[in-house]
Amino acid sequence: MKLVSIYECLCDATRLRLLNLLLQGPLCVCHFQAVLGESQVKISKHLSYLRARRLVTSRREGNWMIYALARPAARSPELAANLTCLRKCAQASPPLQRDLAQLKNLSLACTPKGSARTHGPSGIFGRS
Amino acid sequence: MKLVSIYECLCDATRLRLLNLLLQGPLCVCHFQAVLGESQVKISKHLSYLRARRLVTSRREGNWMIYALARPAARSPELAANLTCLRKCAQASPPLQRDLAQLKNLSLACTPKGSARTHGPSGIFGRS
DNA sequence: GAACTATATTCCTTTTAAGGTATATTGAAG
DNA sequence: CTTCAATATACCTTAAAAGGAATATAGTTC
Repeated sequence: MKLVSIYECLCDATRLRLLNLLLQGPLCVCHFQAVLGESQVKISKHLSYLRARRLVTSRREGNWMIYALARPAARSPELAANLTCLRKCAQASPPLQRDLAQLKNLSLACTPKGSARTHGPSGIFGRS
Repeated sequence: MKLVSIYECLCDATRLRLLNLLLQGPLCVCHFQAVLGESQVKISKHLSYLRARRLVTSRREGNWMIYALARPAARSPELAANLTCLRKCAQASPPLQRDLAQLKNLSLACTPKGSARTHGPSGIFGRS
């Protein structure tokens, strides 16, 4: 992947927020929606964008789609370097830190519409 | 400066090439034109873009404008980190390395239109 | 299989960025 | 003061990105 394409992935605020969350580990789309407070389409499209460029992978778990950063072994040196750089920069970014705090406050599984949790993707957290 | 703005500066191929050259030290516009082989307007605009966002500074020397990366002290931690990352990534990029090789082959001062050198900005090289 | 949930995709509109041509500016040289 | 060289800017056109509404898909539940 060309270097400029990596920067193209990083040059949008929504994608930065998504990647920042993914640096913590795999997440399902509903988590992104809850944390970012953006429309479903918008989030889905940016995730597709990142997936098309191999920065993230996705797998289905029931109705949920779980997104994760490309495995380290699948990262080009350029991508690896930039993700490391991003992780570092994110620590100094209040909005990105706020997103992480929000994420921690979420229930550990999808509980859409405030309903009592009955099911949800399992094993999302705890594997970075 | 917001993180996303840094990535916006980096997400264009021409700007990447300009910054890559500037990592070697200050340069005048004619050098960029010679190395990139792009139109004067295009180069000038991208330099303006970078200057407006404080990634580079410019000073006049006679007819020439000398561009340089923002002094280290003027770099935000995010910018510093990303420039370091870019420097590293550039080493693995054949096109960017080719630009550097081209730069080395240039006369040390502006000698436009292949004419014998009579004058030109002095002291461009040798101070990174 | 009908209804529902989560997510993706299509189609369209709006916004933004990029690039070109022509022109302006600035300093140098005569 | 005129001319020239180097660079910047204005103005315009085109291309690309972003975002929304509506719809499609895939899996689940009953």
